[in-house]
Amino acid sequence: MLLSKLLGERFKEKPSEAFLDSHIFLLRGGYIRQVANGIFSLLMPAKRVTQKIEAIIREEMDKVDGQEVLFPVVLPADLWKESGRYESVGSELLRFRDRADHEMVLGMTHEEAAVHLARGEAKSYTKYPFMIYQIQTKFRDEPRARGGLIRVREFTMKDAYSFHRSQEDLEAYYDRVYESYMRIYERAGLKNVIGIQSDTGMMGGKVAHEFMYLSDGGEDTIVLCDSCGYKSNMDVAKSRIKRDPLAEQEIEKVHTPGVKDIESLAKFLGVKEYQTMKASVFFRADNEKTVLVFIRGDKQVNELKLSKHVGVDIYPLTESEDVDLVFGYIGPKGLDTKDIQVVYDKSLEGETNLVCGANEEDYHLKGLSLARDLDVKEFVDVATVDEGDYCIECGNTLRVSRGVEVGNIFQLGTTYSESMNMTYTDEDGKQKTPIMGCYGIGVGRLLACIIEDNHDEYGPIWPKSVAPWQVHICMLNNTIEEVKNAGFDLYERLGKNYEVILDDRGAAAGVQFADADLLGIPVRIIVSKRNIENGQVEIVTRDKSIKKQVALEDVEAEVSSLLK
RNA sequence: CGGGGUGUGGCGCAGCUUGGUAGCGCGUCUCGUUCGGGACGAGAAGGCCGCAGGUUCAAAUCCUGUCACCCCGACCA
Repeated sequence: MLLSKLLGERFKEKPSEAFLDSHIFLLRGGYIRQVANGIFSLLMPAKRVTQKIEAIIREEMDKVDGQEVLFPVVLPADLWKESGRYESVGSELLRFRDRADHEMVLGMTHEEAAVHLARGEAKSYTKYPFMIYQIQTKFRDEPRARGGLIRVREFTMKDAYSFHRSQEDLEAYYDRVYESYMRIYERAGLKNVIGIQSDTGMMGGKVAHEFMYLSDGGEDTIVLCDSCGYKSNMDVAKSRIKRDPLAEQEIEKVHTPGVKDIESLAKFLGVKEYQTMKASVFFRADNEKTVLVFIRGDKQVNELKLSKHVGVDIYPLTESEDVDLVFGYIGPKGLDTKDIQVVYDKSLEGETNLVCGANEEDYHLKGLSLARDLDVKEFVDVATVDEGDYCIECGNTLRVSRGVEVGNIFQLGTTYSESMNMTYTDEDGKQKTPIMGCYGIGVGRLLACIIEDNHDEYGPIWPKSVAPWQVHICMLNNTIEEVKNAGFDLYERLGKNYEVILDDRGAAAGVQFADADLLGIPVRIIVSKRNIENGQVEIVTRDKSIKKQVALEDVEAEVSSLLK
């Protein structure tokens, strides 16, 4: 490729809308252009990187006996009605009608399409087990796309679906895919990826793992134990919390004028936040009934855990709503719970001498002891895990970290095969329902994370395995005949075995180097007057670790060893 | 969906308070001089000032509406 012909203006100023390094470099380097919120066009360099990532994924999927297929982007709503997701999935699913007024959807994940295909083709046990996968565009109408390619609405994803005759077989295969995913990240040059337990969300099923690229800029929160290796998504993480029980005291009503939040309450009464109890108020999505959670003052309610316990979606209630509660002073004693579902968090179990609300404006109670003063039938874990809590497995201190989800795998079970009436004839002649797993990786997000993980202040440092080109030749001053000839000669010679891009623009050295940094090609060859006079060129690697003069006749050998 | 912010040439921005027919840096094009980390000189092209309506002799500027984008939150395979 001649750089003079490459489309994609590079520029040196940071675009005002970009904050993540990957987003900044993707824009500055001429890799992507935004078309609409969360919708991007890819230019040649980015397209080449995605092709390489896809090739790696494809190889690894083939290694675990995958069969590549291609499902449609546009699917009839009927298929989604069969699985029940047409109703259960929200406005993230883009719905529209075709000219015949049929309801259609844009595929956001392809379980329905996979089952539709498989149920017609895998009627005999002899086909099992099998896995089908595709690499294709998905559309999810995210409420809020952000961060360049990290969180988008339209994206390319590899999604795979496996079908099994037994749970054991699914589990064994699931483990193979887990290993396969770790190989994909490693080969693509993404370090710091860990697999963690996760919530199954709208996919259904029981067991699921997410692959998280650990990074401070990540949107997901992960709980880690450095001593026993426990790791989990915040939404399903468990912990044991620090307890510092006080001696029991008589209950005493105290005047706390205007003190409405835990921080000021603790300060006002001179106690620690964990020596208080607070109430968080939510309402159910189905019947709008109030859900009141009592939790220790220093902890927060995890809404996902709570909604799982309650069984339906819940939303936080604010003071403005029409509820008969004394906000800021809600407490368990003397509370009218007639129309309220009350939940006690595990953090309160066995606590003594707490401060809680008195259900009266400007008053709290001191000296509340759970076992003595309240008749709580069940303590439920609906709290977020905090840094410093103790590991549920080994008791050591937990660490909380941020990450970006770069893949996930689910043991779906029979959720889809059952609802969509997929059966096969087993060895014994009986009709059986296959057990499914599904496995996804977002290609564009992976690309962005690779940059997050591999860059310096000047641009991406592409790992050799996914770099858009392998060799970048700079001709400093191409008005000099010898420089120009040597540059084009190398371009041709190396082009026979490598992917080469040649800067033939005649730009100033600084411009060429800056652009080369933005393109991030692993090996750079600098042809200039001062070294061509000695029959040499300079070869440097993008990561700046190697910089050497090489004789023209040794260039191919040198490049070959650098790219090995 | 709630809160905040921004829309002026490809990119970054000024001008708006106090209305008078648009400007700067980078980039692009031409010519020349340069040539190892974003060079210099001369010249040129490129703007429905997001869009619509209103006020006014006159609107980038004031008013109303609307759209888009960004950030925080809600939400989220």
